[in-house]
Amino acid sequence: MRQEPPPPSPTLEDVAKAAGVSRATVSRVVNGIRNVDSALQDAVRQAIAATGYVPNRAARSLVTRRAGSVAMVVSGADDESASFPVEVFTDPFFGRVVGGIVGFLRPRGIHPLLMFAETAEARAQVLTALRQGEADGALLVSTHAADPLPRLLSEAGLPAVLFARPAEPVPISYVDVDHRAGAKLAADHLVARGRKRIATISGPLDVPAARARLAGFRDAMAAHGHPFVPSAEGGFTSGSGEQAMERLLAEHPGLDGVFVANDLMAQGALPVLRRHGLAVPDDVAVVGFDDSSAATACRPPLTTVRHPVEDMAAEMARLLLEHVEQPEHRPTSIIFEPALVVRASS
Amino acid sequence: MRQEPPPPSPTLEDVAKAAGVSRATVSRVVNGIRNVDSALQDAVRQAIAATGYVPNRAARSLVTRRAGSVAMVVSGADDESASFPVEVFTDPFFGRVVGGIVGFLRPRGIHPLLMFAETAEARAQVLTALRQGEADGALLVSTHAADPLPRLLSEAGLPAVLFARPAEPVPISYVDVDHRAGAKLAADHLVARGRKRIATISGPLDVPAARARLAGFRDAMAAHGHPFVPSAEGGFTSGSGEQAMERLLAEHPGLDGVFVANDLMAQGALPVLRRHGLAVPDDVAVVGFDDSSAATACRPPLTTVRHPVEDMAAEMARLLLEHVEQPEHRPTSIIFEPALVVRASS
DNA sequence: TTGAAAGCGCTAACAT
DNA sequence: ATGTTAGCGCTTTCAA
Repeated sequence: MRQEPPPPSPTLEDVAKAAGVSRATVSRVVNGIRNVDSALQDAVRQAIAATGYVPNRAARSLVTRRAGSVAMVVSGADDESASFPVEVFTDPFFGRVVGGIVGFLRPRGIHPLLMFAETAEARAQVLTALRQGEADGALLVSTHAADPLPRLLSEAGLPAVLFARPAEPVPISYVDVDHRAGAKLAADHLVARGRKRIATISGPLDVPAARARLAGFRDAMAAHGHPFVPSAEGGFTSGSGEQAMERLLAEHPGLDGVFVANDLMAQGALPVLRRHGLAVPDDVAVVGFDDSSAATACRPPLTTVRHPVEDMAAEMARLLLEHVEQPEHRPTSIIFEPALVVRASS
Repeated sequence: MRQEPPPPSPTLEDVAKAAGVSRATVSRVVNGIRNVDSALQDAVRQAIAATGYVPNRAARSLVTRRAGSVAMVVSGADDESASFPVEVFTDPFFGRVVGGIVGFLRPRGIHPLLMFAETAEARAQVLTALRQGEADGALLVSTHAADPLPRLLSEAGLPAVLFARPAEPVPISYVDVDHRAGAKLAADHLVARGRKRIATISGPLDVPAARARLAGFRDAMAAHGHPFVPSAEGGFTSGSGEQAMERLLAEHPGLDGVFVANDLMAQGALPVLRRHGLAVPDDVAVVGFDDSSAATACRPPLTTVRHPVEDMAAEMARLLLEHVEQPEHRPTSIIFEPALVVRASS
């Protein structure tokens, strides 16, 4: 049993020879361009099957100037922890994003390249990969508001779409949820539950999403006849939610409902209520935001505002392909409607 | 403000001109080939910086016949559920795999392409992508033992490395954990805890890993003077663990320790013990296998056998690159030692 | 050590 | 409707 040299895979030329036509004709058939006699089409197809031809992507990319793949970048702000990927992947949120992206890309024969950009070095690598044409553009999911990558991508003129609006204004496309509408869902729900003394824990007010949630909540409460809503600012972390809840209770011990601007802070707030002898939801109803893993990990599980993550992710992919095809396309933002998920906390 | 036409990115030619050398010399510098006069090297480097040159990957791939990327394939056996990606990503196990792979690949400038292969159509798409040279090889993580993809990859002669040995023998490389050694850890631990009437719930015995865990457990128990260990066969699912536990208790109501061949089955077994009035770990000590998300989700949290997943995943990547560079390389298997993680269940 | 030149396999503009 | 041909940008012999 001798070792055969690996047979060179057939090229367009081989197929053309087998079908008795020119390379161009084979190329036309392969790429589904009409204006090819159907008899010839059949001949070409047979020759393709006979030779086992598959087009060479590198050669194709070289002339079309398209990689035919996109980067899926998970981006943080200088998170040095080596376990960055593990943590990211454990959150169902990211799984939903991937599901939405793959659902859109797969029927089009496009695969996402997975890249992490949590340090300056990693960000540089991402930019290099894109400039080299390894991918045609980037789908960016940031874990921190201060992520510098959106600006870098924008300045490099690379096609990109973000999940969520960037903290600083950057001329770049993004999808986002209607934070105001989500906050209104929470307000309407708390009022419908008969709560009278309602307060809120907001996110950090330098983050646009946090401001929008607070404004939306206040507006909706005003419409319900509550022009003044006590609030405490948190930092979107569990610990900050804990502290904010303490402050709120110190000033408004009689409150019976809280809208917490994200689930993580709500997770921090719940034990504080318990320590103060307040039962959830009997004494105080709690509503979170995001429907993250924290929402179901809480006791009781959180009523929360859920993003249509899969739809948003699919739209990111669609938008990115649009930008890739039309480099002059202007930055676009697309806003989605959230939904309320009612669980035991209210 | 007129719309500028996008400036064409500089090529080797441009750099060569700027540096006053030939394309070949620039190429040598870019690819770190010695035998280039250091004065010229400097000139070239300056020209590269001045022009902002980055090599075109498609052109490079065309001649080197290397994509410079690898596929990371998550593969099931005809799992039609649309939420396949979400479920996969929610398990910390997969996050650890990704972490290990990226940790190895990233310093080498290689990015993984994410692909899912849970249906026949998706598998065909994966094979096509690889044949087209979109990736140089595949890192395969199967969620089911009966996955047909390993054989397809092997028959297509495509470089690939599996996580875990395939159920049917296929000439293909893989990394795996020493299941026998893991089972021995469990046996030693239960005996050390003073348990006398120890039983086991095995996995499906057509799966090699399940057989190895059972055999390893029996051997270790025999060495401890327990030549006969009651066992019940499960199917690696929570439900099957429940049923197996019922059968075990029916025949051996006095047991005080159980080794369950994976965490999922242990998760099913725990409520059964509770229903029978048996406290864990006081009446019955339970040890699982895998250290999956189920292990920490259980009440009480499971003592379990943990795979060095990150190391295994990194080794997969290393092995794959070896196969890519040496197509004649023979299929290789590399076995890792597991570790016992002690939690409240024992 | 350096340069000249030949392709890698494909698409697309142009000619027929 | 089909064929001819000129590259895409790079690596790599082969000469010098």
